[in-house]
Amino acid sequence: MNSAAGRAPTSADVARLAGVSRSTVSLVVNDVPNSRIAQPTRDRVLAAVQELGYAPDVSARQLRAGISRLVLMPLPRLPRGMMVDATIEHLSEKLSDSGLTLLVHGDRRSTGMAAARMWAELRPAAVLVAADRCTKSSVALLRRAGTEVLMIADRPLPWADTLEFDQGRVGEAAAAHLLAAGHRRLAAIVPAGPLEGLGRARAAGLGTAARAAGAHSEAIAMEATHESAAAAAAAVRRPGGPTAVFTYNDEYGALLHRALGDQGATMPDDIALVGADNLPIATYLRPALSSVALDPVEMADHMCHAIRSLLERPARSEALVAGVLATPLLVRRETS
Amino acid sequence: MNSAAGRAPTSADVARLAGVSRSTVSLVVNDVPNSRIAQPTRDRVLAAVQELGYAPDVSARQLRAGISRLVLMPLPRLPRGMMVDATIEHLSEKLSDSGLTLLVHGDRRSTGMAAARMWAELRPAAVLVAADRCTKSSVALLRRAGTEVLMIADRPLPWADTLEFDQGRVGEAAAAHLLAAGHRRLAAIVPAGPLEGLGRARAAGLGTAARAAGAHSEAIAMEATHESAAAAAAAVRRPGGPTAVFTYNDEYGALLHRALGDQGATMPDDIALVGADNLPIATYLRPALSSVALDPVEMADHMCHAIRSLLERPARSEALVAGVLATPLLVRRETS
DNA sequence: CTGTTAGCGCGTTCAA
DNA sequence: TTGAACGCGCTAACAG
Repeated sequence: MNSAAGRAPTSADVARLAGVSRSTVSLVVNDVPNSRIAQPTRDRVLAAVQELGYAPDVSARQLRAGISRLVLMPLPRLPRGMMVDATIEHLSEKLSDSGLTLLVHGDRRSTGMAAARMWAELRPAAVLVAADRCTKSSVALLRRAGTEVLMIADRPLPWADTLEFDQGRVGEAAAAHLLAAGHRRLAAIVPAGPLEGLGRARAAGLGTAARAAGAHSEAIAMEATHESAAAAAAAVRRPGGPTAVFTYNDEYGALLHRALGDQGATMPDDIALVGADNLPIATYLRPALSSVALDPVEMADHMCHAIRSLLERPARSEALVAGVLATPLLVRRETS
Repeated sequence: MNSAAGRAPTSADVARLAGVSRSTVSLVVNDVPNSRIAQPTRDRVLAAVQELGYAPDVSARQLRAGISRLVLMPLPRLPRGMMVDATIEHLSEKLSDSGLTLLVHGDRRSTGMAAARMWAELRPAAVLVAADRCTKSSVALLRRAGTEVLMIADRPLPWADTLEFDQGRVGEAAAAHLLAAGHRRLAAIVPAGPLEGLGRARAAGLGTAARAAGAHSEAIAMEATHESAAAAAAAVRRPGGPTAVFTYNDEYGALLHRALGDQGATMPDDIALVGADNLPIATYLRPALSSVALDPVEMADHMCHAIRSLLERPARSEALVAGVLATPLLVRRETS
């Protein structure tokens, strides 16, 4: 398997063209403080860099430094979609302000030791990964290799640095809104399948807030199909059923929205409906779906901050990082 | 900025533990053909690898080899969403079958020379990137550095290897369906803003197919707002206006769908509506939106195949790769 | 002041 | 089965 036009220009090529040594090239290119290189020399080097299109090989740099400026984020398996997408974009930007490069690893399937080995090969400074892809020993492998591991989980893990993403607060935000509107019988739609865990966490927040207010709440399981949505809608509309429903996210909200409409229920009069994640979908429905929004910018901020703390902390500090990911904000539209 | 537990285990560590030389470790770990290492030795090495959690440093390997097994894909700027997401997942899988690792670069903003330099630093074997982020000279920089560049564009570029993504075919598929249903006055919704280019390409396909069938077609600009959608709906419903509309994608379709409904139009009787990309949204609407689907698996196949051809082709072959990305398939639902 | 020499880091490969 | 050299950028020590 050969390659394009050939060998990349090296610092030696630049040095030759500029008539200086390789050290000088390094000093100029990295703008090393206290390096006494005369301006004319500097200019010659930069001109040569320009002419050759020289870009220092990160491999060589990393090999020498022992550790890279890379932050590796394996694509999360579960919640594909805009939230992840937007967060990645902002995180990438913020990290690059700290001289870090965010690389997203395309492999979504591997977990445990195999995954850890795959990530470790790249010797990233840090790995930012959802808890479901790591075991205790895979984290140990990475840390032994000099890579910090920051796990995204819904509660702090005793054996790893954790970025706590308290999904319960999403449900709490929905509950606060619905309770304030006078509802006393709430329900949470919990997706069946791989998203169930996340769904339960959000539903639990709703339940907790309801109990605290002396209101009633229940969980209703639902798959991402029209049939299942119809069944859920029927369950909601049974005599004595809930007057307000919180769905795992806006997609489930949209499905239930349609099912309720098909069954002749009007929103918010018969049933109030609140989704989550504030997806574009929410605004396309009629009546438009209220939704609990998480700000991707804020999430990216928290992530960036946590990663930097991890990389800057003194050698043996035992403290686990634990941060809450974002403040859920209710966007009220027409269904509540 | 220091790091985790320390230094990663090296081949020297493994060699020491197994009581062999570093060369032997290399031969065993890489399973080099024709290297006659006795089975007991082999076993000792592998045991040591296991015990230490050794993972060879890609940097060192890459430095030595001069080229990596990395395929870099900068996140596309424009069409965020599930299509991209699903394609990345499948592509990652297929590439790893060829021993290649897909890394997605989080930076979405940089273009031209700055971007090229950023990518070149990683010395990837190939870069897979949308045409709007590259200039002729930035591609030249990458190729000089030994990196193959595969551009995703809507038509072959004379100065780069191109993966042709003929967006026009999406519009053609919509037209074929609508013409077969007897429509003779078609319209295409073209998004205003950054998506305009893509939108025009899809609309052009509709126009071509309509002309070929002796039918009429027009383009209608629309922003992603309810106000603009209302204006577009009014334009559609004017006397003598189109009887069928193709929207850039399902999100624009959803917006127009709602606006048409608000204005009392029924679908498909008053107006037939077809979106694109087959997003989940399409199934949540009432009536459900017909949509032109592109198969992400097929797209990933094409991409993987093109990348492999690029990496395997003999040194100076001038041929440009040009492949069509996917066959659009119409999913008929209730609006057409 | 200005710039250079020498050697390191780690995995691979060829000759011995 | 191994010793030695290599690939490229960084930096401490050193010389003009």
